[in-house]
Amino acid sequence: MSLLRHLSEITGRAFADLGLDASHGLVLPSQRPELSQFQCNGAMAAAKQAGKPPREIAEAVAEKLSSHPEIAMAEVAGPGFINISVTDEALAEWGNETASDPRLGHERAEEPLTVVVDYAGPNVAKAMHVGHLRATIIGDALARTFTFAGHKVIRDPHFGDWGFQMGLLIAAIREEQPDLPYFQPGAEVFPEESPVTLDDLQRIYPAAAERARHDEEFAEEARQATVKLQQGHPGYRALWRHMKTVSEESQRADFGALGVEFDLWYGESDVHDLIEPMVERLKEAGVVEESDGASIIRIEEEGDKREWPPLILESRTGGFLYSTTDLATIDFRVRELGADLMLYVVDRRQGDHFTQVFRAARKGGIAPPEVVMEHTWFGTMNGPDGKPFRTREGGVVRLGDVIQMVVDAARKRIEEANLAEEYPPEERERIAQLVGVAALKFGDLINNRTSDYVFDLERFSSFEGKTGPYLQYAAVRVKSILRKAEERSIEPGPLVPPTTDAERNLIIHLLQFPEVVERTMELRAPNHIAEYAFETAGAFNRFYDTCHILSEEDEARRAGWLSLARWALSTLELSLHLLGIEVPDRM
RNA sequence: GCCCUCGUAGCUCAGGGGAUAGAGCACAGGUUUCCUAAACCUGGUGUCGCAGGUUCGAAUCCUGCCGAGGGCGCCA
Repeated sequence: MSLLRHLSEITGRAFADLGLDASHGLVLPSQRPELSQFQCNGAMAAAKQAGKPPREIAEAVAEKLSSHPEIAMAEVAGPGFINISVTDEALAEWGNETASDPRLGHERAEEPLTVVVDYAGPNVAKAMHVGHLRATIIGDALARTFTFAGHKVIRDPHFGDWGFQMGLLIAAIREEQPDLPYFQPGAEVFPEESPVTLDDLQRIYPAAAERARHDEEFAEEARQATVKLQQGHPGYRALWRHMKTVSEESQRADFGALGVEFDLWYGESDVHDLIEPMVERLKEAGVVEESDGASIIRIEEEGDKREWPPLILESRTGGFLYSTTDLATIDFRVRELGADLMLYVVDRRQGDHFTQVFRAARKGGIAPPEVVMEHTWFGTMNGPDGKPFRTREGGVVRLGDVIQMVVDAARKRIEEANLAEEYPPEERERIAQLVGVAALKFGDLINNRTSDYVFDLERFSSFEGKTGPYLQYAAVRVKSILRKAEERSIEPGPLVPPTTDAERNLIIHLLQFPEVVERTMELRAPNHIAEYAFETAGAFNRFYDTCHILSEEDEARRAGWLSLARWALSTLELSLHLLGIEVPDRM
């Protein structure tokens, strides 16, 4: 139970005593900290139901609250706001309970859901680029948060390894190197070495995609190659496996550098065997139609404000496109994984695609009504010019290069500040890595998911302002105090009732952690945790400035402050952990 | 053309139907016998794109308009 929930229950009971809905008792942090710590706005909303003036209701509620031992003050202000503050003793008690709780007051989900988070979306033939960055960072943060909350989370990068793009690559490689064994009729044994590198693929794929747009003959060859691959052509399969492998190696390296992990490493190809039976079921369900030689599912619904193109289940040439693969993936996730919730962390431009797939999945009975499918979309990462982030030459920026940039920037900052000079070189480098990645992730996650935002290396890697490095530094300072306390054999003890606003504000802030986690999950919005982490650091820094822990002479107070610092660190580190940001021991 | 998203301080961005719309940066000044000063404190700026509507109350919900970005049958 969090303090806010506790206060909401008390206030709700007061409303109920007046014959009003208890939900009006919702208590929130105050918007006017100079007036009170918390507030309840329910009286205004309840006024209509009660047929009484809001102030009258508020007065009655405040009166009941005032007699509660934990409430220091309950007053009515303005049209019917109820301003509430709790006693210093209650703050200390709640603090002690929460600080000693490994979950920091957050209650594990009562009914854990199986949540599939589909994010990152790497593709064969493409090193990951900045376009994958947001999906990876946001998806990872959401996966971490749902996991913390007690849900069963399955992280799936959903490797793009199966559609027409593979046919394009095969057709292009065949044309470039027709003598390769993969293209010889009847061949069944193939080399272990890949005939292509990732760089080859990155060169070949865009050219092939472009060519297919106006060269109908080539496009047809690629479509045929797609079908043959999907039907099991041994040479194509062997070549395809090589292309997958060289792509994955590069992508795993990028994920590793970002500290991002997955539970599954499935690709589109892994559901291929499910497609045929699924298509059969869909046909039996009567939702499939023929149109221009293709099999389609119409997905228009009553009340649509626009026309929707149908989902193409099977193309004219008999190949399966990514919509079909996505449908089969839903089928797999529902039946094999038991998914209750599927979050597709994919950029906004694919909105129409997901609408089609989700509607088709419902219509065809692949997704039962109780299963939630959601396109958790996000905006673009732009360069300083406000346009999508590009290299100076206008090309796509590789993700590995972005990581390199931020780590270099972090290293430079650390050197400039003559920081960590006496640390071993390996530790300095590790710190640079952690700081760089923190700069990158926090710079992204502090923004609302749906906004476009500007990637600004200077700003993100600064130690001042709302940045990852600032937060790491704040956490490191706490760690330093805790180390010193240990050296001096100063033991933490129970929190004492606060006597300064710096202490009160810090405690009140730390007690709000559970609500922030819940809000982040509800809204699928890690920026709430990011903002909270920043505020945590600020609240701690003010406390640090006001209350000198180690030099405090009152032993009980010193012990209590030490616990408060430890609690603040736990909260800050856990918040950052949920964002995928790690804090070094020192820096 | 149709549909979606966005428009908030000089810049980058928050903002859960509630009070006086916030933060960071930038700019100016201040704080150190003290646990990492990469910190903290103090200063001020807004037609919340425009116009209506719903509501006791709107940056937030609805409608229209203006502006920006994105998407619109066999690519992913």
